[in-house]
Amino acid sequence: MANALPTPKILLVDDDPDIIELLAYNLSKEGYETASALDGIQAVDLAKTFKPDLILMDVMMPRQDGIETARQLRQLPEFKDTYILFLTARAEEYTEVAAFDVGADDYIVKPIKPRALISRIKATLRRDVQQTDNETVIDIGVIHINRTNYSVTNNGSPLVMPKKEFELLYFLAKNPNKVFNRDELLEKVWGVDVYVVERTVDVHIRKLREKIPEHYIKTLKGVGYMFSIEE
Amino acid sequence: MANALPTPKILLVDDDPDIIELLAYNLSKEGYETASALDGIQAVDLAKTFKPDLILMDVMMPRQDGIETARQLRQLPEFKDTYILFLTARAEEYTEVAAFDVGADDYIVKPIKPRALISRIKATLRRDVQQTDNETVIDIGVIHINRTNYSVTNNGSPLVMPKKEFELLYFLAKNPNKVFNRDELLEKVWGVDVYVVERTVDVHIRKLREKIPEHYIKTLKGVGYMFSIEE
DNA sequence: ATTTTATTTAACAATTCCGTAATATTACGA
DNA sequence: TCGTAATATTACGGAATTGTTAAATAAAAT
Repeated sequence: MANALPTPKILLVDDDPDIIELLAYNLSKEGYETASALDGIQAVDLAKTFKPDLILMDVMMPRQDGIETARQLRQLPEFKDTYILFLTARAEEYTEVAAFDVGADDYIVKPIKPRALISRIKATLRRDVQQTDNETVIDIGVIHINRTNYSVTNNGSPLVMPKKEFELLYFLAKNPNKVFNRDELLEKVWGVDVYVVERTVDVHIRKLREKIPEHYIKTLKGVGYMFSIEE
Repeated sequence: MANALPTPKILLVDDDPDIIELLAYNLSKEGYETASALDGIQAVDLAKTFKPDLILMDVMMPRQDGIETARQLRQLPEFKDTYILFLTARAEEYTEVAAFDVGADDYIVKPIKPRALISRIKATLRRDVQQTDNETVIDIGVIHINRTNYSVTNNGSPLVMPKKEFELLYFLAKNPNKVFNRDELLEKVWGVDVYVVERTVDVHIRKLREKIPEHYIKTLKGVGYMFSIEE
């Protein structure tokens, strides 16, 4: 799956190991990192260290049900914004109301159809990206960058830019006059779990410099690269 | 109208009491005043006394469906400008055409996600001045799209287009110069509860490209597809 | 029920992009 | 200015993504 962002982490909570296995299999196949707990109490503990982006949890569980678990999680500040999706045997209304009351983001009805599940999870996580990914347009000098259509213009004339190049330019331009060393750029643009050789950055910088006026991207020898506003 | 200030009033119309309850619960929690009707006939009556700012109505109902109900309401001067939002099982269904035809302001796809619902309602009420043009017609360059009769012409000559193709073209053209990845297109065009493999989109894009001039639909590798206004 | 059309899937081809490594060039300090 | 270390440049192969076609299902129409 994708791109530049760290792989989302999903915590699975269900007392049925078969369900866990089914979920884990399908989610990891899609590139998600998963951890699992067999009941609500374990789930709260595990969540603290695993720090999931999204929790997929059965409503009915021994020891402590999903609703109560969600309530506890929501009280902890670090899970205030974590997405919680419930798994429920059928769309039973009482449950649904209670679930949304504790801040559920969606509920998924069993039996689980893997494709549907994945699609719901993607949709949920996508909201996240859209929120944090605020700025869609950057204007610096004659350069105009528009994230909604991945377009860049130099003095009005459009530049064709493949994805990685665009992302690199976008990142640098978003943080003008700030130096980044190659490691930092790899982490922010390529993503934390992507291993590529540092020199790869040089090549992309080169390609950018072919397209936009020289002076914008400065090299600071021994330090890194920077998008400079000055001439 | 749109003088919705102190407490906006929302009329809920659905034959399923559980849905009514779910909606009423979430909306009143947000501070809206609600009333409800179980079918279209009741709805018209109740609307006269309740005078809602917004009506949230299922399309499929016994006795009288949502489309017909909306048509009747629109004929009454006091509801000329009342916002009407439809609930529908899938996106971009035939009903959408009919719905917008009778002046629907938005439609919301089931299953209902309370957060999304609330935000749609807020957005609708926020619009002081109606942008009534829930465009039934789009003209971009030589392409002319008419939603009321599902017709597309290229430079005046009519194009035959099956439904999915049409919906895809319509969606892209409605949001020109904006990239969408396959997931987003599936969600917006196919609907949230339809699960087909991502590559299905490619095939439909291909078919569109056979019919309309090449340059309109651009591929942004690793990003998605876009309807481009440029040449 | 049969035929036709639309839609989805799957397989393979074509393309683009990215990462690497090899080499050239530049900047800087001694 | 020379040597060294760092960056710039180039070209190529592999990987990933998309294009295309055809066959399989599904839906609609007759």
